[in-house]
Amino acid sequence: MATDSNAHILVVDDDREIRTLLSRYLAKEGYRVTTAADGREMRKAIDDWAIDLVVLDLMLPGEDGLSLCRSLRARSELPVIMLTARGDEIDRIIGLEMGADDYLAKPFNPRELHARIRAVLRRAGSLDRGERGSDVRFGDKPEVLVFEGWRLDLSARELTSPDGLLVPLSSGEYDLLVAFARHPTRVLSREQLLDLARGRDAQPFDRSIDVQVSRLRRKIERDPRDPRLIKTVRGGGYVFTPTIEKF
Amino acid sequence: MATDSNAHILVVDDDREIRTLLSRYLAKEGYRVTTAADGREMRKAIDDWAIDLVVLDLMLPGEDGLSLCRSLRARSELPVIMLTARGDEIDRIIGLEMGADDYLAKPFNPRELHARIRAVLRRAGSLDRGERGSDVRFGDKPEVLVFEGWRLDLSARELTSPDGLLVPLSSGEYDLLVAFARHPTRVLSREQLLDLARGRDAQPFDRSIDVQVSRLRRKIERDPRDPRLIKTVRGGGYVFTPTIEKF
DNA sequence: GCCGTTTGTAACAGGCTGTTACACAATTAC
DNA sequence: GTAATTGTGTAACAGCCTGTTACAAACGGC
Repeated sequence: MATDSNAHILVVDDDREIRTLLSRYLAKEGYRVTTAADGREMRKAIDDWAIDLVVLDLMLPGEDGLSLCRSLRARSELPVIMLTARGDEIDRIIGLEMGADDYLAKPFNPRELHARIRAVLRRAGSLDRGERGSDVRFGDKPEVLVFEGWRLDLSARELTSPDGLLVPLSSGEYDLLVAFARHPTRVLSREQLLDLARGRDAQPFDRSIDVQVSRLRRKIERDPRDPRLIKTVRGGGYVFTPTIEKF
Repeated sequence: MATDSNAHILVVDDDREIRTLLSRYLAKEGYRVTTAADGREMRKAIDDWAIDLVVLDLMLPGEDGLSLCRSLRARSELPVIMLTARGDEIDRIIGLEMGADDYLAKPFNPRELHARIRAVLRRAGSLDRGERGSDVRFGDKPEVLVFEGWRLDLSARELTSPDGLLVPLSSGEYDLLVAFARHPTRVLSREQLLDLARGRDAQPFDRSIDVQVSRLRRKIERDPRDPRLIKTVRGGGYVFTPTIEKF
């Protein structure tokens, strides 16, 4: 489990000033932070990164925070802390009924937010790598991903080869493969892969993804020296080339 | 992923003074900059270059900024920052609802613009070579380009010859071929090719495109000494001569 | 606590890319 | 027409990037 201070927080607020303020403060506290200005960006960020917790403004242009929160909740366990401009008790109740894990009225002390983030993360607690970075939060994504004859069972954390043989994967190999299979035909940087599969930031000269890719290829590529499923993009990262047939 | 300061910004404003002002400032900050005075020029620039972000004036002669922004958004993920003469809250909301990523009221401090560009680029984040330089931003992006019997699979990053053989391409050769195949029957300058395929500016006496073209020809031309697919235009650049049948 | 497994780091080998240099082709000047 | 000039093709090299292996540390089951 990622430590609290290592968690990846998504701040969703239309006010740029608040975004940068929170971003700086939370980064200083050791969190990884991504920001979004509206629902569309929020979904993209959740799609692209392994978000652990969302700080969501109640008032947003377009889709408002409450309906975003509800749509998040309908499909995932992703913790949400709501922000609102007024301290109305009504808003608070609505916010919590919409499934938010906690609630904070503006203006607030950043330390207060930090305290609530810690509390919510501790409560959410049981997050594991298999659920982190999950696309399943949006839409009815399946429990099994099928590609090129392979079957990746997300419930059982099992990979079955086209021959029907169970291929044993280490936990890290599995997480990496899930990260790939959830973002097919897209160049993923080593940084993104680290975040999606490990939930951590890259260190200088970090080669761990390269090595893990190599180990994964050994198990899933017909010819690891001429990989077809996971291709290298020099200077860019890696691409998972198959398209996913979902079941 | 291109670093922020390496990104290619398109400034769309009918006021020539503002164009040159912004152009100079952003160039000084390390961005590649192209300008356009109206919607037509904007589309041409997006067509010709690998634009990473558009700074778009709300008020334009002919098609106005809002509808341009909407039409951009309908077909692509290209980030947009809107400029407007007045700081009306109404404009702001409309701008963001039209899909702009951020909004700035004139008169503004160039540093403020720079800050927002950085923020938007960071958020857009997942830019990669496969998506950059896409001609297909206007229209549906096909997954496979077919020409003269060749098959260029954009998902698998694979090239198949008319004989059905898989032709191994290096990452750089692939990127260059994609740049060509997305701009067929059109003379592309070395500078444009560098931008489309590598996402960088040319340095004085830069011959890297020539060398890469030579390497690519060796793999795809029947007779590399008498190239038919990629022809040289003396003093102009290169043309990819086949027409593309999209699937 | 012991032992097998998994993961990160270091080291090396090989491939890819940009640069340079030179040969040759196209164009221009005379 | 010839010579000078400019532009292009490609070989060779150096540096960087990536794949793989080996090893040590960390982890987990018993």
